[in-house]
Amino acid sequence: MAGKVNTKHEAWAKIIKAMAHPSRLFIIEELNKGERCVGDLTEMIGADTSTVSKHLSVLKNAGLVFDEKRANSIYYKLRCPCIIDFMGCVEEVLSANAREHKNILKCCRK
Amino acid sequence: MAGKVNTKHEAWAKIIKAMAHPSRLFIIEELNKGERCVGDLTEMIGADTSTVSKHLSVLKNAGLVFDEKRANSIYYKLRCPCIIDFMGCVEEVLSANAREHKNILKCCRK
DNA sequence: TGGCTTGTTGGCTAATTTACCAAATAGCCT
DNA sequence: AGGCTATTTGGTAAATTAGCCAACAAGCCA
Repeated sequence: MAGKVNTKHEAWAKIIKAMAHPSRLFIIEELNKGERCVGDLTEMIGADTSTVSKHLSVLKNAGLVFDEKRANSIYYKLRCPCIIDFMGCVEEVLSANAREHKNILKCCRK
Repeated sequence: MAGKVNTKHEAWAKIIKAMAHPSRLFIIEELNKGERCVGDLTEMIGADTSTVSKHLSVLKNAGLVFDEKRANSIYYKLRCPCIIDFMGCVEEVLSANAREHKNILKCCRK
């Protein structure tokens, strides 16, 4: 029986794909500290404004952030701060990788 | 000051990018229930064996799964089951999206 | 040894993603 | 109105990804 990969997995993938870029993860981490406008983020990231704007629209389309116009800037905010918690698990994977890598090296040296 | 998007964010992105595909999320979900071999997963996903094998190697390269040869099959297992917990947060984003979408519709109907 | 079964790899094409520049838009301020 | 600041959009080229087929590798068994 096929078709077990369904709408749910596609919906999940859309959200996760939206997170899957270094600059966007930086944005998420930064927004977790508080709202930021495009200019702030652009300066921190050091890319073209249009690039950052597009990253933000990817995040917004996924529903990960929302924006609020105020004065003459647009402020972006994190919608579900729980996504930051996940990075703890990602770090766990990374350190497991690092440990394993170290073991492989140790093994080869002998 | 630029360069705030650093190695950490790139490392995170690698892991998350490896998850960012419907079939791979299905695999993760399935492996969370227990180990599975390529054949099992291939049948469930309904794609070419080579395709599934490549998805598995993406997951393995990211350190999300590991494999164990036994009899004449290769069994894959989840390395850090915590990644499944994250889906709870993803669902939260999805339902926030759904709610918002409903509100927009309601608003337009008036 | 020869032939299954189980997976992985290489090659190729189509689709998607990213980043930059340039141009357009929106909201203030004078 | 006209100029400024802040941000988004369109276009485009380069890079990456996905999926299929065909070919190859490894282990088992008759």
